[in-house]
Amino acid sequence: MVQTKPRDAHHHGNLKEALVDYTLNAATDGELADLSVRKAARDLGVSPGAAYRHFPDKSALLRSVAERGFDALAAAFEHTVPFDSVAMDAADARKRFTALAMTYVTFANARTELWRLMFGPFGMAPGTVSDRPSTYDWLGKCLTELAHSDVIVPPKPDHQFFAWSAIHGMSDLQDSPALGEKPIASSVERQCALILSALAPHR
Amino acid sequence: MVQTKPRDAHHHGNLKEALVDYTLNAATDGELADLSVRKAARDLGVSPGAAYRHFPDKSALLRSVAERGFDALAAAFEHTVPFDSVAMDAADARKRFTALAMTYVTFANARTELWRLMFGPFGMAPGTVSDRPSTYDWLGKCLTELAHSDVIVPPKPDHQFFAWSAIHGMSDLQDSPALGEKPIASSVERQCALILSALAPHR
DNA sequence: CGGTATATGTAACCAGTGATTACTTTCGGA
DNA sequence: TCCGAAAGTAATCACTGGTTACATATACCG
Repeated sequence: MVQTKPRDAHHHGNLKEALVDYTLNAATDGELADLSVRKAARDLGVSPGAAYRHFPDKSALLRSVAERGFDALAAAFEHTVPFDSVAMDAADARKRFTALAMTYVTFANARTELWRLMFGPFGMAPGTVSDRPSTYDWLGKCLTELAHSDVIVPPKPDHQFFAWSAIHGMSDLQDSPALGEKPIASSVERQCALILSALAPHR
Repeated sequence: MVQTKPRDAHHHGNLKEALVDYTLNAATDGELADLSVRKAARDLGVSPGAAYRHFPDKSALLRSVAERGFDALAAAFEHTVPFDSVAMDAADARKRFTALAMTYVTFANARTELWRLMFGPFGMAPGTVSDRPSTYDWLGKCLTELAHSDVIVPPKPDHQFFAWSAIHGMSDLQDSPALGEKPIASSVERQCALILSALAPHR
């Protein structure tokens, strides 16, 4: 039987995925504030209780979405600085580092609500460690390249944390009045230069 | 009947303040998640509607609390590095800068929920500009002192933003697995040294 | 004083929500 | 073919955000 097409007789197929997708879209569109499990279920043509079969909790759903957020961020990284590629020289290594930061900042700006979710009370769950390279890995890669070109000193954990903090901080504060009117994109390059100069070899 | 003492016949006196206080405490105790206007009103012995006479919105209440958060942060700054005091020498200026960062980090750690509120969707409202010095002012002061002692170059807006970003970033990421197990307090000093070395005069 | 406007609070109410429960349908394998 | 688990439904509960109509107290002003 199984007639190869389960179709959607009355059940949805894989609701779990659909719910996460729905919520992810809501977050991307800045409609996370008025998200409700019921509304999600309703819009997916399913009863409220059905959703609770897949997620014990509303926050469980949000957690799942936060994880997907990290996936999306990693995908963005991969697009700008493929993980398996290598820098050609010092200038290129700098460029790549800056591009990485720029991607980070842009992501935070374009998907603010998802961003807050990722680093909010639900994000960074110590539970699942993804197999895919994380932000930290990408950063480490860039720093290693830079060190290889002698732009910076061989990176230690402290340095890596420092670089991440600086990039994360400017992402989070990009809408602060302190930055004035000009868009942060125009500042990223200078900020990156400052970061690297902190790690530059003693001269 | 009215017996000359307004007391609390049936109305509370200054409910508005009481509500903000209540919420502030809830935030400090990490109970913000299950805060509700009704519960607040209930605990204050007042009808739900009464609260809505003072705040059009739940988010209006939260906004007020976020503002108070900045007050609290400023108070913490004032406690560690009084705004009118001056650094005695280079070493002192460094110490003060580090203390400032430490205060920031500690605040974020001890009052996480309030913290998130302050920098979340409600915080940093462009509306009211407080009269009291802001984080940015304090930072500027410290940097100016450091420049005066020739520890760093005379600070430009970019530099100030950089320093803030780095400090803010490590505050926000202090619970990240990337930092490992050790408490961030032990790292703050090194991180601050890195920040300053980025701004150090060319030698 | 006494009277009135206004700030403050109450009571009742509505729609919508998170979450649970008991019951039904569908699917896939023995 | 039958049966058990998976997936979904329907009904329900306590509670929430928010509004409205009404009551009460306060302060002001002649």
